[in-house]
Amino acid sequence: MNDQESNQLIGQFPSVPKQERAYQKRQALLESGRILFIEKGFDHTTAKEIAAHANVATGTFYRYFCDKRQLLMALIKDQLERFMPPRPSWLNHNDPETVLAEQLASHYDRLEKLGLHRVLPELLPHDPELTEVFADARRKLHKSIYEGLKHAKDLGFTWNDLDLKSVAWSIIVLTENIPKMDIDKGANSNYIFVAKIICRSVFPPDVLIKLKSGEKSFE
Amino acid sequence: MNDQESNQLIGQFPSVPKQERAYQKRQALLESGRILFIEKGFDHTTAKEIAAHANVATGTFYRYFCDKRQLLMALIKDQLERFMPPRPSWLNHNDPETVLAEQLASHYDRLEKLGLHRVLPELLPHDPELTEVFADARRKLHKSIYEGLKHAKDLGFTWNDLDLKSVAWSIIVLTENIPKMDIDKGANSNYIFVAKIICRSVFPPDVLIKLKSGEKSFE
Amino acid sequence: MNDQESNQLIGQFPSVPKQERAYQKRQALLESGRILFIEKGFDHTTAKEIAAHANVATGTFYRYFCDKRQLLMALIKDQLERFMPPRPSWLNHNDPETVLAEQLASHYDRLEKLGLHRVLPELLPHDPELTEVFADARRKLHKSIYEGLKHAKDLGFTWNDLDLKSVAWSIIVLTENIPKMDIDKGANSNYIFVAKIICRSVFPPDVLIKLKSGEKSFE
Amino acid sequence: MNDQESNQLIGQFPSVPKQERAYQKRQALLESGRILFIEKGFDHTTAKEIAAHANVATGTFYRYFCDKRQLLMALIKDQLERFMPPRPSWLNHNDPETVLAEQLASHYDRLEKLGLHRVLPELLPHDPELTEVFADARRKLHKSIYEGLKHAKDLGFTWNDLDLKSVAWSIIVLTENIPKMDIDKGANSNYIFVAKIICRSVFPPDVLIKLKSGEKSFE
DNA sequence: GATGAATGAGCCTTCATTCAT
DNA sequence: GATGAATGAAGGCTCATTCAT
Repeated sequence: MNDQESNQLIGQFPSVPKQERAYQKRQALLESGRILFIEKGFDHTTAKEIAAHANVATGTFYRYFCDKRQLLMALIKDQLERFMPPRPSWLNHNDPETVLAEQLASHYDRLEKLGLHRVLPELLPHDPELTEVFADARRKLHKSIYEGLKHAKDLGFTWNDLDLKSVAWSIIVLTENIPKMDIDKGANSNYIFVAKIICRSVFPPDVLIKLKSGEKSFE
Repeated sequence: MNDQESNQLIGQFPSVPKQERAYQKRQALLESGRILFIEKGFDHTTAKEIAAHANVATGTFYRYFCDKRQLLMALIKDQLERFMPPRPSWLNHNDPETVLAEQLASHYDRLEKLGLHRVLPELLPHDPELTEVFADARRKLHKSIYEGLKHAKDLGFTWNDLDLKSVAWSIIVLTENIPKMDIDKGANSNYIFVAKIICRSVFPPDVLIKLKSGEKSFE
Repeated sequence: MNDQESNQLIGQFPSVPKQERAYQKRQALLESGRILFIEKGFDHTTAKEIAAHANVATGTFYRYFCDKRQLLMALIKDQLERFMPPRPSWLNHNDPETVLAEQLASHYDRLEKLGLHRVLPELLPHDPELTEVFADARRKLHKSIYEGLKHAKDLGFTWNDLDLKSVAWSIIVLTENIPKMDIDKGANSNYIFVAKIICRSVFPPDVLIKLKSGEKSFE
Repeated sequence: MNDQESNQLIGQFPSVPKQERAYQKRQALLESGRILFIEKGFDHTTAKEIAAHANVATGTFYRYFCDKRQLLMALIKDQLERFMPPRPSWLNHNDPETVLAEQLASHYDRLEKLGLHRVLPELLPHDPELTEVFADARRKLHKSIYEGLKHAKDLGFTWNDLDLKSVAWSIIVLTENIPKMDIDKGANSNYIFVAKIICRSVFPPDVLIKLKSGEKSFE
């Protein structure tokens, strides 16, 4: 079970409860933790509050998690892939810009629903383990994007004078930070605009026109 | 004096000490606060610790700052411009890529020396005043970059199909996040690579060649 | 239960404990508070001391009372009627002087056992709520005594030239302040002497003689 | 000098300043202490506040008083006689009731102007020295009143069946507590009503009539 | 397992008092 | 003498964690 796996990463104790009731309690605690961490910040949320919000006793909290940090870790590791922006897949679609914009829109949709990205900044600077978890995820994403770019380069589709690793990092940074760009609040055009910029930094104009026109003779 | 001015922003009490001794003590507290905030995080640093680190008694801390948040505010507002990445100035130099790379290098140099950027993420999500201070600074920077881009566009130097506001935001986001791109750790090539990508997202290749070749017949 | 009722007056939180253990702990804290307030004064007693005296940890204090003022309020409101001197009941007994003296003796007996009257003077001048609680109790007592006097007057038993409201206030003031009169310390004759004076200020001598001689043809 | 005398009682240090400037500073501190003690209570007033209110430095406070308690002591001992209610002088005037009422009115006038009676209750229960100072003053007043009563008794003017010491205490208690009787707020009739009651508890009606009619053939 | 009362270290802050200038 | 910055003990209160029921 997925849930069990992710807990293996964190530690053996307290064990994942087998009983259905217990499982639900654990889920309730996770959900309460998520809500309260988002609302009040990690440090300003107490274990007691989480327990109360989940309708269990304070002591019960400690049966399922050794402390609130472990609860957060469980939340995050459970959902790690949700935190990472999408890997653009340029070459098997008609219009890479539109496709990327859609990927971004749905990514931020999921992220917003989870909300935990609001909690991370508080923890990351002083939690080496968490930092490493994310650095690792980003490295994997980077590698994946980089390979996609190299593939495109091999096909002669990219700029020749750009460092592809840097391009991959730029893609990650741009896609991670779209909410910080407050262009035309309300309109969701951010996504398409940023997608255009990203594509422009990858493909020369002529390639882009070809890609848009639907020549899908690759990959 | 510059320092006095910026303190005016924060509040009248406790007043900026007139005496030299007192001034030094205040500086020592600021410096100790800076160091400890960076080292252990804002929430996990206590006023007592800051005082001890500055070799003064706990009570002395409260003579100079009403609480540790005010100390941090003083630190930040003092140095606000250091936090913001540079505004690229493309049009009056030989090679916009090199120039931008140099600007970035020196920006991160200063930022790293200060170190406070490591503390902000902890505060921003739950400190509306601080959030506003930075949002404001970013808006100003955005406006400035955007105007530079518009100027270039009026001269026919930019891509035609990109939204300049988005481009400006992308520049901000990219320049703010270079440390998160761990390309070839140790080498400072990040800066030039990112500078290249930024320039590419602003100027078509032919313009870029002209700019690099030093035709400075504009602005 | 009486104790629960009076606590309703004070506030819902922290709730009156349901468990027997908890109830006893709350009582222990109340009792410790009472003793220490009397011994050292309200301001000079700390929550920590009260907790220690009750053999519980500091934090436990705050489970039962939000602060020491609330503890004192609980003590006082619980025992409000003990603070007030008795309402003399002249007309249904043989000798009003003796009866009043007995009432006074038992009033002070109870008051002394409680001891809290020593704490009030410290609080009253700067605690409007407490002031009002007592002002109210005194107004009620005054009304009751005044009505008793008016009844006596209607029967033609009182002086004609005295303002009955003032007489009622004088009775309250005299009965409240007997301990400040150090007549023959040790002997409890204060009570009878003051009772005599009070009766004299209410009844003309001839009426008094009648009342003492046991004519109980009234009320 | 009166001021020196009262300080002798308190202690030798800090000495009463000889310089005029210093004398004024001391007075300013006394006055500031008086005002702040009345306003915020003794315990809740800090030495620093008193100094600030008197426009002197914190340290200066300690040159004139060893602590705030000593300042209060100085205030009180300076004005001790103002705190005590008047000794009624029945026998050399036309109407003892009116005269007493006037004495009371002017007593409370002075007391209210001083205001310190609002501070005493906070201190008395836990300051043995202060308690003794007042107990002593009350004993003296009691003795004086008692002697006046005995004189009247010797002349055959008083009730025969009342204990004169108790009567004297009752007079003190009544005259001390008039403000607690809220008869007809606004009207100052309290004084005359209470004066009547007091006179009634001292003199039988026939004596009273004689005294009012102005037979001043005694004393 | 579940409960929630109990614990007590530790944080923030105040203030009486001292002392270098 | 005067100043006011500095001190640090102490109080009020919170909360992560334990443990008896």
